[in-house]
Amino acid sequence: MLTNAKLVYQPHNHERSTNAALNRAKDICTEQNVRLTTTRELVLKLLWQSHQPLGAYQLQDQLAAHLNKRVAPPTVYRAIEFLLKMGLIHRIPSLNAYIGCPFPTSEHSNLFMICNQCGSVAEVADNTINGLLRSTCDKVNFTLQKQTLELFGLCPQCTDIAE
Amino acid sequence: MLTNAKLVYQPHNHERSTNAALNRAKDICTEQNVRLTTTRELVLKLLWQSHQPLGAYQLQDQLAAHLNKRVAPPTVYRAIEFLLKMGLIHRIPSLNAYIGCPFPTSEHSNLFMICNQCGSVAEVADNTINGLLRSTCDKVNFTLQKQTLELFGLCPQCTDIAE
DNA sequence: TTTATTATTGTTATGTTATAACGTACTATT
DNA sequence: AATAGTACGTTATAACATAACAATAATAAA
Repeated sequence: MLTNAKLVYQPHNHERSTNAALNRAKDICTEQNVRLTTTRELVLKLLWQSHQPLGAYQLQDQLAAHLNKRVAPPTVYRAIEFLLKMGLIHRIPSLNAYIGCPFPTSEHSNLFMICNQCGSVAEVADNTINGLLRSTCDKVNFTLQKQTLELFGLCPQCTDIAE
Repeated sequence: MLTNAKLVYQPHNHERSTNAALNRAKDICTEQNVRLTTTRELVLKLLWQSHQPLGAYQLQDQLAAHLNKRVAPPTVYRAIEFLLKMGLIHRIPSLNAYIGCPFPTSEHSNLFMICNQCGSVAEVADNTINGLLRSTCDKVNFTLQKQTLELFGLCPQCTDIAE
């Protein structure tokens, strides 16, 4: 099981992991012959630095603060759109929020564990679950193209506190 | 595997199944000692009659048409909130839309197969998937409370046409 | 290097989804 | 009928998202 649970749930060198991820992002964009512009890179950084998903208008505020100028919604949504297409971030529909993808190169499972208490979100890539979903779809002749799986509950830390 | 795929994907007596479901809804509300008022019942009917999920403002229009009077958003959202709480309908986050629950009394899997082509949505209750999700959560000490699983792709009919 | 082309961003306005707040009306019980 | 609790009406607005068009920057072609 591939997961960023460790990253999310345990102390770690945040800046270093963000930088590493950023370099990978740059590589991916170079490879695909697309541009990781200042705005796009900044949005990506903001999302990776936050362990909680951020809404578009939170990003707008933070972006404006960093750039020292007014930023309009389309600017944010364009960056979001780009990053989503590149698989560098995810949208979490039930939160209307966005989160950095910890393993952008691997296949996306889009399985999220969302803590109702502290708001943290961990992404989990589990081949067993994905396989089962695929075979379930096959059984009823449904052609699976994309998926979003959202699990709500208490993260390990909040679980421990609650007990 | 419990599913309403047959209901959604194959011809059936729509009015009869809606009525049956409505009776069950009435029983559930009586049991819980809550009121299935005219507005609530109408919203529920509208959602069950539609094989596609409906947005709040679509419901607003249809509601206004049926009641022959202006209906404001809070009216719709209150009915939705009630029906969600009673487990009679589901919200599909990525569509900002609502759909009648075909098996309100059983445990909710909240697994939806959403057709990108025709917009139909089928709900599937699969214990294997649910079990696997639960054990995955246990593994990382995540306390699962709720879930929404959305699978996007082509329904059987649209799959056949595409081939 | 200049020009043409394309990609990106700025700006204004507006569309869509959802809720807050407060007052009124209905329902059931006493 | 008085009362308490629940549901509804109404207005306003918050929160999320996109359309349309102008301006600019980056890249490729001449």
